[in-house]
Amino acid sequence: MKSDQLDVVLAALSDPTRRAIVGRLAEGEATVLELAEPFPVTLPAISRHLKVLEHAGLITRARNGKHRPCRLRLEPLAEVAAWAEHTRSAWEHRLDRLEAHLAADQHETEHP
Amino acid sequence: MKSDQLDVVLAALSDPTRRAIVGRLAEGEATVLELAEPFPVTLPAISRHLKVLEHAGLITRARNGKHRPCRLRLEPLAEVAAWAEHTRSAWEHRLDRLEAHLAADQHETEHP
DNA sequence: ACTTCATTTCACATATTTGTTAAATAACCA
DNA sequence: TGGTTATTTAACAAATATGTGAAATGAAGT
Repeated sequence: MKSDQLDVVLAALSDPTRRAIVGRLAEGEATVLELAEPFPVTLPAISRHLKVLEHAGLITRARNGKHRPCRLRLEPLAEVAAWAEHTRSAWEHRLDRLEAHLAADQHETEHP
Repeated sequence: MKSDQLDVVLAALSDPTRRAIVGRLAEGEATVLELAEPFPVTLPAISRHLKVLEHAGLITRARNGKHRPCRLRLEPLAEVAAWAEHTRSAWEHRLDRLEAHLAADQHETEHP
């Protein structure tokens, strides 16, 4: 039930409704009805969004009587942050080295 | 040409081919043919992937004769990292506070 | 001008996503 | 048992995404 592949996580987070749900869950657990309340969509739609988030490993769900409270998981968010930051800084360092090299001997720029 | 909305950026990064292209571009500029080489898809497919990345603000493209070298942009990656890390740490702090509260007076757990 | 190389656009097929309404579960309450 | 509340599943429609092969564009080389 926790695939946790970056593909699936990023796809899950690319939907604004789901990202808002994740934002809401960062403030604490919530039930399906509570999560659905701010959005102009029907409950089945929310239910499917939650299933997508669960499949991505971004949430877990408990059962507490009729309620099924959702809880955020940290790991996939950490992986997203790590991947983006790693890629970003790799390129940043490349740019720094390039700049240093250009400073050493003069060149013309190609990207305006 | 640079929408830079988190939606669009995350959707762009959710495709494994595109994420691999971004990874490749973190090592330096490359042309369309160079980017296409590792993948078992046709050039039109790569061309469309690049258009998606450009539309997300993740790359820029120069024209250098027949070549159209692609270059990575830092900003959207930084935004992704910042959003994920912000959300993650918000929930982490919530959990810490909850734990502290539970340590203060005893309770039973609800999530196994 | 003709050819070649790099890249894009077109037209199309298929698969996936997102939403809807109506019906089905599941647990609680009277 | 029957009724209400919370949530999910089923069946379907519309929009979007991804890939292909064939043709078009654009710049360079001869």
